[in-house]
Amino acid sequence: MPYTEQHKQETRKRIIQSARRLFNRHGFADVSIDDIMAGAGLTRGGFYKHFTGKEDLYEEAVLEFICAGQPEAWQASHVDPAARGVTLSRMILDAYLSQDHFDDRDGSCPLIALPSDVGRGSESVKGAFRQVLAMMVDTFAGNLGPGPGSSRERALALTAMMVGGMVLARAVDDAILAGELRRSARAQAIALAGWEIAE
Amino acid sequence: MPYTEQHKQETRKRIIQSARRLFNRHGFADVSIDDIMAGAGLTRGGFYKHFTGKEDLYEEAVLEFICAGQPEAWQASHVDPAARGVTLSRMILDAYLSQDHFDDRDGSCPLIALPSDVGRGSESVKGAFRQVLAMMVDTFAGNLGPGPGSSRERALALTAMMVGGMVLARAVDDAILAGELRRSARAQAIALAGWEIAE
DNA sequence: TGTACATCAGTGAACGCGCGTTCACTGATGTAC
DNA sequence: TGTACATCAGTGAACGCGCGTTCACTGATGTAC
Repeated sequence: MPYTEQHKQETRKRIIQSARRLFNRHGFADVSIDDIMAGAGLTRGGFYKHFTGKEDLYEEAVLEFICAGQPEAWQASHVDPAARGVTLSRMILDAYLSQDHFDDRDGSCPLIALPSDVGRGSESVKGAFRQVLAMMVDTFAGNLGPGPGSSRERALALTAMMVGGMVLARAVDDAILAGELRRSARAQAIALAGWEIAE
Repeated sequence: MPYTEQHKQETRKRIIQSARRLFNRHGFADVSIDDIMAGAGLTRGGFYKHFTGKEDLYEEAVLEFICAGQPEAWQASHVDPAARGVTLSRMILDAYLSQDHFDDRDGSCPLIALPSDVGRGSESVKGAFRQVLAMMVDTFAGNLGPGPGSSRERALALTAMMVGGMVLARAVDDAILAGELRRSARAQAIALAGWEIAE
């Protein structure tokens, strides 16, 4: 039994991480298997020792966001130090709509990097997307302040506003407007969450 | 001077409409010029009598949404008749987050059908995208009820929530959750707009 | 400990295919007489 | 009004290219003795 099982799993993970980075930046269709394998330091042929085809990767690449513990990484790196001390959910909200997250094309949340691609994808990618979405919604649903509507309704709308704000900011070629979108979504999201009045 | 100028413009428009329909459904990358020309009842060669290349179409396809007067069409077709009598902005909000708009893969707003694609696109596509976005934001900014924050901030956040709600609903393979997303975004959007309390 | 072996992760040439684009052409049309 | 002509929108075969996938191979590694 040459090469350990661990060795194979590590290679597999490297391929998925390379795929995630490239998909985030260029979408599913515009990334080739050569690109992905080169990004993992390998050559094209070996790909099929790990996956049955390109579509296999879509689901894995979306889920990699959770596996990578990216949400936790934000808390450490993306959040303005001055904001520490507020609740965890509030920190996630700030990090999600931050300039850093906006600039992080490679590592950003798949909800904002790939929604159109996933919308046209298979059941399995959509399932993975739903898992990431559910994680985010559940995080907020349990930590809302006072406000109208059920906590689930508010958490869903809050998530929609955060994702929508970032998606639109990314699709617009105007740094001023992109910043306005992020800041407006953040301020109104905080108000919606009932964490303070956005005045 | 064979064929009138009008004839040429009509053909050009048919090509753009075919492109918009196909891009909305499959994204920029996964649609071929053969597909687009066939959709317009033509063959591939003639394409270059109208456009210099495939990328030319991205911008035109996004702007076609405005040219087609789609927003007005919603008011007539997508809005629940029972909702008539409320303000125009409220009708647009309802139509935007309606089941009909969700189902209308071909004719839907480019903000929800193509944001990832545009995010990776050229300056010119992003400029077109910004025009559509601006139209929507301006429509709401002038018609808000009472609420915290400037009207521009609220209109931007409102648009982000509407777009985000639809984008997420489309990317999830769960009709129940998709409906929840649409309805939650709608209820909270109405509250944010200050049109009534979402209780 | 050292050596021969079997395994299989990884290689890279080759394949067929569909794409964007080009180009010589065709034939429907408006105009001149 | 009728006819010959010039124009150019539209045709479809052809091109080169890059893609996803296959496959015969190589060589690094863990195991058996």
